[in-house]
Amino acid sequence: MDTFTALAEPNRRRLLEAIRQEPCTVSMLVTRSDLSQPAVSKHLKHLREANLVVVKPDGQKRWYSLNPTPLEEMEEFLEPYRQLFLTRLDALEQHFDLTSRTETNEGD
Amino acid sequence: MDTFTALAEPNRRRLLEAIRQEPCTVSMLVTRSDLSQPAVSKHLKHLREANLVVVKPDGQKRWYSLNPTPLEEMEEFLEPYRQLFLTRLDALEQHFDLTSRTETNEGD
DNA sequence: CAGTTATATAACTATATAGATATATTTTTG
DNA sequence: CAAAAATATATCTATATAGTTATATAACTG
Repeated sequence: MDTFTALAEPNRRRLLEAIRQEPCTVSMLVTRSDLSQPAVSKHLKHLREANLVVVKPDGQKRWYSLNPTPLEEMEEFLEPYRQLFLTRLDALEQHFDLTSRTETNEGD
Repeated sequence: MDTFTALAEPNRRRLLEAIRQEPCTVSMLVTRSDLSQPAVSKHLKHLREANLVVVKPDGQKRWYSLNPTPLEEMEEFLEPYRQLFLTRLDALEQHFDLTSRTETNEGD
């Protein structure tokens, strides 16, 4: 599963947030979420497949820790958009307000 | 559809990339992608619902333009992880290599 | 060793989603 | 106005996904 798909699921984002703060076992995550144990294990499987977490067995416990590396892919995706946060809808307005309209007020 | 879900689909990311570069009509996007017209329209519907694009009708054409605002949500999500790109797996190593093990080599 | 704890997985159900084809709607054009 | 063009939508199919319950697999504990 790729990074974007893995993070599309809100519970998975929440699990990753928990793991980001400190390494967690499955049961810790079950307690801190409102998910069943199998549900947590399944989400962790996806996070593992996306390489967003790494597991360290410790007896019967599994410590899940964050691997932030794949998030750089999202950073790279966002990079070209970042400057646009400043200008917002300027591109749209430029493109159209210069073409035909003068002051016709067609609202959204 | 929320931002994360909208961007989980690779074709949708590609469409947004095209729209980012310049406002596009549907047929322009059909030409530039390898998607059918209905497929493009459907993806655009999702991008609209995620508020990632805005539409400006112009006769029978629809000009789709980028609205980068929802991407800030992703930025905010990534923000706490950003510093960790530097330290990578250090958190994991710290947590474990200091707890119990000395040199027991239990591989992954 | 028996029971319990921690985790993973299998089987199933319900829902969402992407794509295709066909069609409807609106606008343009001759 | 009739045909064509641009786009949206409806319907269908196939696939993916999240969740549940039940169970399997280890590891711990008294």
